[in-house]
Amino acid sequence: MEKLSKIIEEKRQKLRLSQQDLAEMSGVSLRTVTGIENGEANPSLDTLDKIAYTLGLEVALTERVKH
Amino acid sequence: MEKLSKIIEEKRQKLRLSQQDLAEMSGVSLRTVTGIENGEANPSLDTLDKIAYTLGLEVALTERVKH
DNA sequence: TGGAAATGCGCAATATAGTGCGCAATTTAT
DNA sequence: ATAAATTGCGCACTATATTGCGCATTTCCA
Repeated sequence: MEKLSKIIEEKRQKLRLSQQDLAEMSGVSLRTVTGIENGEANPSLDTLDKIAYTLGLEVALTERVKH
Repeated sequence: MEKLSKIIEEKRQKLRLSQQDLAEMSGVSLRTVTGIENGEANPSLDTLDKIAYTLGLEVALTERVKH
């Protein structure tokens, strides 16, 4: 599984949004967005949901392949 | 997307684990596990990860289908 | 059906996520 | 080359997740 932070950053860039944009659109602070994208954060499901939703994604539980 | 809390509860039951078992195996408190399964919680990604992993699941960001 | 296991939840304490501010560093655009 | 935009991060404060404890309720079998 690819790191969530990287997925978020890539999707945001693909949509040509700045961290600022993403923060405002999803209703979380810029500080939190940068923290998450830099992997230096342990976001709540609620926060992750808001960001994911804004990016056209959603948080899901999927079957783990191995290990 | 089905509610994460329900997915967790169903998977736990399928594996014939008690909330107590799941709590111990994943390293989070029983109080937290019950809170999550009852949907009265907003777990951190870390906590969700621990539980998901124990159940053979993983937290993922997937494309949202609609809305 | 009775006793044990499992679940649900209130509460207070502790740990940690979320935030705004400020500024430096980096990237992008003109 | 320079200005403007974007990103990164330290800090202190506030909000909230996590926890243990205790007990009530429900579920499950023997």
